[in-house]
Amino acid sequence: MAATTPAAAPAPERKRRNAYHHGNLRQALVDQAVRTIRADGVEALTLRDVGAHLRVSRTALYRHFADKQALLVAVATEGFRTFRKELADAWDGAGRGREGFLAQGRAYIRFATENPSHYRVMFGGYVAKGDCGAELAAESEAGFRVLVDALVELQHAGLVRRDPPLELAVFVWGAVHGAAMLAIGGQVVRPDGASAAAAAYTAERVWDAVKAPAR
Amino acid sequence: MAATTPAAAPAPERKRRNAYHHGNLRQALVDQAVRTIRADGVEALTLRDVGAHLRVSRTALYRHFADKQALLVAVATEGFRTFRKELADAWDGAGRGREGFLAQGRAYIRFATENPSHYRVMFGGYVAKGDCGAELAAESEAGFRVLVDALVELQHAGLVRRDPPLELAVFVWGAVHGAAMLAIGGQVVRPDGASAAAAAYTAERVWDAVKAPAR
DNA sequence: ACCTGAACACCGTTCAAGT
DNA sequence: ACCTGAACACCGTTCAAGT
Repeated sequence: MAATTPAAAPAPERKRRNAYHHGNLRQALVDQAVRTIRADGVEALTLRDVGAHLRVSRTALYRHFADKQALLVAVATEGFRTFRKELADAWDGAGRGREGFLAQGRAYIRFATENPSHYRVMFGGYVAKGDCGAELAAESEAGFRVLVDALVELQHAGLVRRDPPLELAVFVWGAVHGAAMLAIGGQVVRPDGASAAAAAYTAERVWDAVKAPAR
Repeated sequence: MAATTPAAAPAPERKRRNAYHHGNLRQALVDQAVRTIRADGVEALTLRDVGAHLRVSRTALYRHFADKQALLVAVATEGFRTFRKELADAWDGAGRGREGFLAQGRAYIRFATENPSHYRVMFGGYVAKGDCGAELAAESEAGFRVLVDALVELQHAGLVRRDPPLELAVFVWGAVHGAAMLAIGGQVVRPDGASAAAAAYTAERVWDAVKAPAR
């Protein structure tokens, strides 16, 4: 049987006396990092703090990760996994086609606004060094592929212009990514309310940018 | 007469013996920070290092800035100043209209790809806290206004759809910002060559997204 | 006013050592 | 194998002191 995570209490009160603590320390470390990042942002993430919350020495982490960067890579990887799932669900759930495309765009921005700190870890360049993270690369490419596949299908249906799908996908990804960053950044413009409406507007404008020209 | 900056040599060789060193330490600090950021990225920026390059104690900075964050705000502010100038020049230089809009989009992405680290300080959320930086806010809003004004003019000429200009501008800014981030991030997609061509493609797609619908 | 040098608290990481 | 505690190098920041 897989062990359920034992100690997820927000207030770390209980004292454990056992010597070897966790059944799955690696996952517990990632989960705790995600919690801290969600609550206080990446810059507040401290290895010492992660260890303290898990009642574990601050160096125990090095048994499972090469360094702090590797922990962040794991966080980003997990983010991309659920991210991709939400994109694919939106596309399928709205019945593909034009509506599916719009739903996917809205889902993208919704993910970012609901998990701003996590999203920043995924795209903020904290991870971009390219050193490690074959799994991260695979996971993020899988998310990108959801979009590419949708665009190809829309092209075959005659709904989207017949530019090279990769070029098209980079534009779409960039446009939605930029809208997401502005929505969660507070830079230049403040969200001030209906970010869902802004997301819908963005999705529609992007559709106009890529739809097949009238003939 | 205004003093010209005296010591901008890349290799800090010369030894100054004077007691009170710089005529304009504040500007020298910003310049040095920009140099370090451009060369090695934000994460390599260290107050100790800035001081060492300027042959100044590492705490001298606190006479001119409240903390490291304030120095980064100054860097971002200066970035926004030249950024806005390049956008306005592109718009005017291409004779406004549709061509001006496309030129402005290309200039935006060019600035980002030519000054990736500086661009990240401006938009990477290193500065977003909103504490200080009234000047920063004014400068970044001025850049945004270049775009809004252009869109309004294009609307009056019947070239751009008559959505609320602010909504329109947020979309355009986001789309180009996202393309710029992807171009300099190495995330999801690698630039692998003609980033100028990608910029031109992005600008054209954005134009299709905002142009007045055929009637 | 402007700058310095010593000191402080905090961080990521290493390493010899325990079970 | 997995975890610990002490130690190291480095960081931003503070502060009493110098000119």
